[in-house]
Amino acid sequence: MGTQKFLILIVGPTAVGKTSFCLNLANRYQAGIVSCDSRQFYREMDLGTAKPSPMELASAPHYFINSRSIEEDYDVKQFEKDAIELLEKLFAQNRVVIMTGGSGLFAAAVTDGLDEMQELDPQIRREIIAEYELKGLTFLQEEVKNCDPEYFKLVDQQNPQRLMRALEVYRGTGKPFSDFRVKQKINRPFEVIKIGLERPREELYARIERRMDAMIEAGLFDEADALFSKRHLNALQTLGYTEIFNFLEGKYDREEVIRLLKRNSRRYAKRQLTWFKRDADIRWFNPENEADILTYLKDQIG
RNA sequence: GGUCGAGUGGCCGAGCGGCUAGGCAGAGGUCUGCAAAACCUCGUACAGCGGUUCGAAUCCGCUCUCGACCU
Repeated sequence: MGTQKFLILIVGPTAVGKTSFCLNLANRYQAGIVSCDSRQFYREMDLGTAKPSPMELASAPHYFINSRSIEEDYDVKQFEKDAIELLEKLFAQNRVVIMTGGSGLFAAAVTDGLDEMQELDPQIRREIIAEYELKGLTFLQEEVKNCDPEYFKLVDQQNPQRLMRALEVYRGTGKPFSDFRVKQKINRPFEVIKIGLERPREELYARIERRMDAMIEAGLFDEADALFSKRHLNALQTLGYTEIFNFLEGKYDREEVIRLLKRNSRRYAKRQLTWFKRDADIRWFNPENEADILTYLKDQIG
């Protein structure tokens, strides 16, 4: 059985059943579960992020869940660093580690790596945001067109976030964003086995609906209410919370929030699928067919 | 049986002779430091048949369906 290390990455849309599947898997391989879910890191958010329950958390070693506060700034690059460090430790003890979560970019940062980029002064972004709010999208478009025409040609020119990032990099480094976008896949000291979990769309949507009802039942509104005063924080720009904040501000009634919570979760699931579907390395399974997945893994890992 | 009203894309809904409303739901997509975010694209439907007209979802006739009222 050699010294080969394996990271089993389990991805898929929200509510497809990643948590319970990973728990079984962790048990079988005596492996830890690393989260690559951009919202489950935060300890102040619970219900709305569909974290594993305390009981589930106790039944296998979990990493990164509840590791951060919503008050902290946290981004993919930091996550990549943290994850690689952690994986090194975990692989020293175990040849198999599981990673799961719904955030495609975060998973990719670990498996493929992000392009090298120096630290930027956070003040730069703050300034750019302020300028954008004052002068609008046209301003961003003009700036990026000037400092990085190459990137300007391929970005979503209507997308302020992308434009701001390009500008931020330019102002912080003096070089166009394009120069850094080498998209070179980094070789990791472990093998990655990518498994996608998927179900028929209707079934997935029914699960999303049921789970949202359960979250509400469990007190999602109270949780969001308690965080209301912090709703400006980035971590709270999150599906499930923003809708309730708007409700608390009186933008619509209770029936409408619930409708939006469900609808937006469905749309989120769809976006996740779009993201993951383009990764040809992912093998897709219905989580109901656990036996098939285990056979496949056995084949890969031995 | 009679009288009147209505029938528009999955749903709601405007149009009432020529200029493909709109909303909701849905689908597809983009993606390298805010990512559960941000952004982009997509529906020629007017109950059926016939007629009038250069031209009909819009006017006329018949048929069908639904609703209301009358006997």
